[in-house]
Amino acid sequence: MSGKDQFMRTYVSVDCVVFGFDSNQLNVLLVERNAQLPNSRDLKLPGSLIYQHENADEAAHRVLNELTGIKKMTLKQFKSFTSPKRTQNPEDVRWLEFAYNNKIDRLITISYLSLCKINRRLNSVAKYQSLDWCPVNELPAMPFDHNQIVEESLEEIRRWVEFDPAIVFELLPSKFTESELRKLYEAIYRKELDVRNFHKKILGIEYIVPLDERQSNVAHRAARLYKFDKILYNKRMATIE
Amino acid sequence: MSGKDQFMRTYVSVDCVVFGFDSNQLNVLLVERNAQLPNSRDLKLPGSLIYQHENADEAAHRVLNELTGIKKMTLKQFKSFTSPKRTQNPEDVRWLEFAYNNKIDRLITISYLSLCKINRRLNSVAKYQSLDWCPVNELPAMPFDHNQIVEESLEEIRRWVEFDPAIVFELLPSKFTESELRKLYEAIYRKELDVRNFHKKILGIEYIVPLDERQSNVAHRAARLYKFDKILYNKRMATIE
DNA sequence: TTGTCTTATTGTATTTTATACTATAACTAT
DNA sequence: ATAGTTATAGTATAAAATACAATAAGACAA
Repeated sequence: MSGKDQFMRTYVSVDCVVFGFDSNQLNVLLVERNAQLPNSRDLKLPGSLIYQHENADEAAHRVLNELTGIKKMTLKQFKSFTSPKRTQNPEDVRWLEFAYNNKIDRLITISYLSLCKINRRLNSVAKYQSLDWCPVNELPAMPFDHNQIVEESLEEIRRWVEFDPAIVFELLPSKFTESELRKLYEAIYRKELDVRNFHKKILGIEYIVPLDERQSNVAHRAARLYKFDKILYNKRMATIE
Repeated sequence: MSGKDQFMRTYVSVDCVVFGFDSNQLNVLLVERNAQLPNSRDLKLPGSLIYQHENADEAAHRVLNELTGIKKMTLKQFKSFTSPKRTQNPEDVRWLEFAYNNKIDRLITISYLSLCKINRRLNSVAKYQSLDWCPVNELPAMPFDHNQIVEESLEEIRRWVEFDPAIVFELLPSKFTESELRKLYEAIYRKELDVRNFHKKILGIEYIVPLDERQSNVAHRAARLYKFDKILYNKRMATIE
């Protein structure tokens, strides 16, 4: 109960797992380190140290805004990663100190989940060499505990969908087909869904509204397009809860 | 991207919301500050700065162990609170600096949920003047954002129960009646449950096993006692997931 | 012993929701 | 015209959730 150094004083960052859906599988947005260091081509989750005047949500919004240009993206804090071992790799620490021009001994991170339409044009961010989508099943080994963070985010997204079903539409174009929606659910739950039962369920959900429009440029029967109606959704949620 | 001070460097604490159930309502375990300062009789959540060598889970276990003597209490990290404004109150900061003998400018906290049988004898902890249970509906104004933390923990406990129904038994004595269990659910969900439907459901759950024992010393018909069977529970969970 | 009080215990009918199935229609491309 | 591909839709069954009330058991007091 005395020495100045037994308590953790540290830097705190946010890291964002941004999901996108390419009509087949979930993808995660990764950035390429731009450190002018050898062996620094690694991919990692986008993130940032938190600024003095910010809270963690604001920092995450800032990171996401840099990537997408969207001011207030849908996001959700989901877990803090605090192991002293997460800055065990000297190369990671070297990159950190280069990128932030600060000596960094210990770093904890607060991880965020976010969702983005995969066709959206992304900004180029000075801090990084490039950014790109990566299928969740083909993730490279990443620095820090970023692989573990993605792992846990995959469980979190299911809980999130159950709590707030509307978030899935952030992953789809504004007009989408029933099979796109079904494949998205299959990707999130990693489980095949019965086509007919799914159809029945969608029919019964009033905030998923069928349009008088169909797909174009497909080499088979064109499917009907649907849209998500946020107003109807909010009404429904208000009556249930 | 330059100055040494634009990034947050800070102390990190854990705060624990420990729930107890007094066969009627949920209670939270609060500690009384022991700061030898005027106006320092405030109640707050038990917590601690994180030590250098620890991760947050270990710090939370340490705090809970101090309170209850239990080495590995069931706990769950549920949210980080990071607003720069949380150390706005000079009195809170004075208490912090007194308690930890460190100058503390900014402090974020990682909050934990935990559960405890309310009749358990609690330790006396040097750092605090006293500890006691407080009904969730009668919480005093607490320092920092502890009121908000409890608020959000009440939503979190419902999600936790849905994910892992076994945790409710951490709040009950090892032998309990059906109505105790029902009242606990009613307290968690803040909703009355139909007695007969609840009964039917309990009958169908094999890991809630009826005993050949009844309540004693009650001024009415004594109810049957039940126990929770962890082995049967684990079997069931293994077959479902 | 009787009656009153309090809580324990239980079943049935209905509705809603989930599941397990396949046949045909529409469109494209050859 | 035909083959290939995906879209679309209904029925029967099972499981789960809901609504609803009468009787039993024991404690206690008169």
